[in-house]
Amino acid sequence: MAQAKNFSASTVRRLPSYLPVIRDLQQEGKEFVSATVIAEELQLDSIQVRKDLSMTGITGTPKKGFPIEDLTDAIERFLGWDSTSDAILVGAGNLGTALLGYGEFLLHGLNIIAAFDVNSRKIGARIHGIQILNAETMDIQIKNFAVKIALLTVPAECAQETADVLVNAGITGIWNFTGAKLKVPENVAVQQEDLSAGYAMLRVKMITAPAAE
Amino acid sequence: MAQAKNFSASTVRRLPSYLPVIRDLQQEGKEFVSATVIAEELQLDSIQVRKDLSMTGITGTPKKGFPIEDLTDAIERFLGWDSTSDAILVGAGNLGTALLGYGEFLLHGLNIIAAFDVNSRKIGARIHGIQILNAETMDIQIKNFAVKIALLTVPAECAQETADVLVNAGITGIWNFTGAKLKVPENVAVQQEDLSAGYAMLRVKMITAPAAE
DNA sequence: TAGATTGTTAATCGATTAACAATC
DNA sequence: TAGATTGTTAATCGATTAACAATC
Repeated sequence: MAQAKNFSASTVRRLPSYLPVIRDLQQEGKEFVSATVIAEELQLDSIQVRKDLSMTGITGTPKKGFPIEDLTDAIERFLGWDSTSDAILVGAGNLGTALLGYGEFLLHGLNIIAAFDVNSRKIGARIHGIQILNAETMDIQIKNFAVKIALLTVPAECAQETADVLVNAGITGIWNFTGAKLKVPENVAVQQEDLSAGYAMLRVKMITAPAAE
Repeated sequence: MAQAKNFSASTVRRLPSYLPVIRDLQQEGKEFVSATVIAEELQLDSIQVRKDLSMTGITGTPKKGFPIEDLTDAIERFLGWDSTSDAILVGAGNLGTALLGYGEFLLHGLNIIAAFDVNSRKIGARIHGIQILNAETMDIQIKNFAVKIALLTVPAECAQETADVLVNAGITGIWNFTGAKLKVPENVAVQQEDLSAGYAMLRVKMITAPAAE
């Protein structure tokens, strides 16, 4: 299998950004792409790109580069994006609603099959075509769907409580958009998506950026 | 000034997560907090927490820890969150709308004063109390407001084009929620917020996580 | 005083970058 | 062939972790 045990987080985070670049070149009719070209486009080091790509198990040909078809396949397989994965979303508030409408997910094989909320005015409705179900019966429904991935967009105060229900229902991957740090068993993967970290980076970059003349 | 030239990105990204923990303890009436306590709460190494905190210029007292009042001040000052910063948002689609409704921003001193869109049906309306203005006059309005920060939530195809307008209008910090890699002058800070990187991490963690029994 | 915790210097670890032979 | 690019090994760099004296 291509998926390495000793994966490097930085590599995994960079890999998805290569895909649109490669796809653009494919659209232009190219059959091969070199690490040099990808690196230039994304303002990265070409050695780094080559090393990242080698993680996926692909091999290139000197002078030509990597066969585009095989390369996209290899990246997607490495990331687990080659087959679709069902997911549910909990908390159909502002952010939850936005994520339900984020069509790009399907491109990555993520298929949100249902959303849950506690607000009785939302239950039964559809948001961006996805049905909102009662969060109280979440446990049973998740087991029925046999779904493994959950997007967590509830208020931070209920995050841990909700996560506990999810884990008990068989969820093994939680994409956590709340600010709360979750405590889960070690067989459950949690990916923290933290806006305040991003904002902190922006501000510090602005403070330290060279001033415009 | 506390803001170091040689800031470490990892430290900057971790610092915001300390704030809610510290605030919780403050609510409980505590006056001091130790790195050990913060580390335990966030499942981090206490040495790492101490080193991160020292970046802000705060000094603690052995045995007691850090004075909570001073510590929150120091972190917020370091991150530039002590004074409010005006910002505009471009692209009032799904994600843009969600961000307009994300009240947490105010806590970090980010104040979105207006949003821009090209959709004539949205122009003139208010979303979460924020007025939607015509994107065609964006240039002039940004200069009038003298605003420096922009949240970019337009479709990826128009990202570079929009960024060029923003930069010409005097924006020096772009929080980029599009998948596109932006090319900007070096005095402009760009913070890329990339959902596909987060999803990639989640999937790889799930693939490599120890199986449940 | 004894012990917890700070602040700092040194050691380890991992990721990025450099170097270079292999090859199409 | 000559030159661009791969794949890989070595060197550098930075971040995390360990160690420990200082101190309240």
